[in-house]
Amino acid sequence: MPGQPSARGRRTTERKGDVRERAILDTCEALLAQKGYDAMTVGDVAQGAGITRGALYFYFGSKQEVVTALVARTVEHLWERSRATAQTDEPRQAIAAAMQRTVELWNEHGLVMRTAIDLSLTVPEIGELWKHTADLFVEAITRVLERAGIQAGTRPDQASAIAHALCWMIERTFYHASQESRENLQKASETCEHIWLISAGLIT
Amino acid sequence: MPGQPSARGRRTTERKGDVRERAILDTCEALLAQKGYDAMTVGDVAQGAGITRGALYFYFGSKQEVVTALVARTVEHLWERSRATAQTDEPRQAIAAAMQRTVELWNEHGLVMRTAIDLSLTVPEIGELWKHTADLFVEAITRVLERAGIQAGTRPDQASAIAHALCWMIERTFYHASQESRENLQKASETCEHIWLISAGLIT
DNA sequence: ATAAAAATCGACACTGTGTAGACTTTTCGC
DNA sequence: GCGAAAAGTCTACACAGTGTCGATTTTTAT
Repeated sequence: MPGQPSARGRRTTERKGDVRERAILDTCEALLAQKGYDAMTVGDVAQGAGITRGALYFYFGSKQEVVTALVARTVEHLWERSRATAQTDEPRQAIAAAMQRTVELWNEHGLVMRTAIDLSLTVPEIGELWKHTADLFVEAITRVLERAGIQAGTRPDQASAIAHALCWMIERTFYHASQESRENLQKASETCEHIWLISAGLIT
Repeated sequence: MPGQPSARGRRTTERKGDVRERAILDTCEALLAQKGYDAMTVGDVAQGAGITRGALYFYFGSKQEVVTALVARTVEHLWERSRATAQTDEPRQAIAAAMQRTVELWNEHGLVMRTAIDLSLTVPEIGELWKHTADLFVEAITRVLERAGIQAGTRPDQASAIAHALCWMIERTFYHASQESRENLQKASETCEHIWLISAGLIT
């Protein structure tokens, strides 16, 4: 059982197993879109990846582990992206940029993000992963609010508390909108941006 | 199979089955709290209700049907409650009252409400139930916003769109807070109220 | 070329679901 | 209070999917 997904990453020549592992994750993602988590069986994933169930269990210990790995792969991508984003000083610009980036994220990875949210409760590992991701967002929102003049602190009218609520608002709104259409996602984004701006005191 | 949960409600004498049905739902609720949906088995529920699996299937066709009935029972309660609530004219009061009621709702029924949200995706019946509940909330919020002077309409800065986002904000914030403690729930409520007030233009 | 490591397979044991038919208890009109 | 119909209950079974094991084949590196 390969412990870390990319533990073999530094190798020059790629092992056969690395290819398979990727194939498994890719198949899992496709099936998740097709039939959803519950209906998707380990046999399905194995078949899609061109191996038998028995062989799949060489790579992952369980169905949950497969999905956890998939979430980890996606979430890693999100972290990279958010690290790479330039920090703007002007709050209005920062908010617009953040929302734009979030739309792109959900357009690209909406399915896996929704799955992560759904399974956060039942798969502790995924819960951790998503919690960490949410924390990054909350921190970023908090910083912007503070820079916009909202007092720092955790009381209901202070930056940290407001940032939390805004983060959940964005998560849930995008969760639903991304299930429908890109248009809805864009519209939802504008609404969230508007509420964020108002909460920051940047518009009346 | 008893079609509607309360179809036998007008009877004077209560059938044995009515008692059992309630026992099943009560046990289900207790087990949901103890072990969660996935870990909870039909056998567990039957045992808790003092019957065998076979007998339980006389009442409900599946595990999902049991939980759906439980959600229906709870949600019916919510609807009653929201119908019974007096409508205030003054927006500030209306908002405070609504948030207070919501806190009570989540304190009393948080577990089932969280379950409903979690299963909305996988159990279409529950999805419908919850969607309808959310719609009631969105409508109520929309009315308050409009009365506070926010322009009616579905554009990002108009009442309906804002109400949607606020509804999701409240749902998600309460979902998380109700898992932790009553104190957190109360605090979360105050934060949401603050954002609602700001969005309504009632405070700066 | 070869031995160790990596990968694969098929068979098995187990758990939980839902169904079927026989059996028992309750209800209610008389 | 009697007896048939309705309501409720049970045990046994068939079936799906999960995860494990040991034997076997393929790949990799020397």
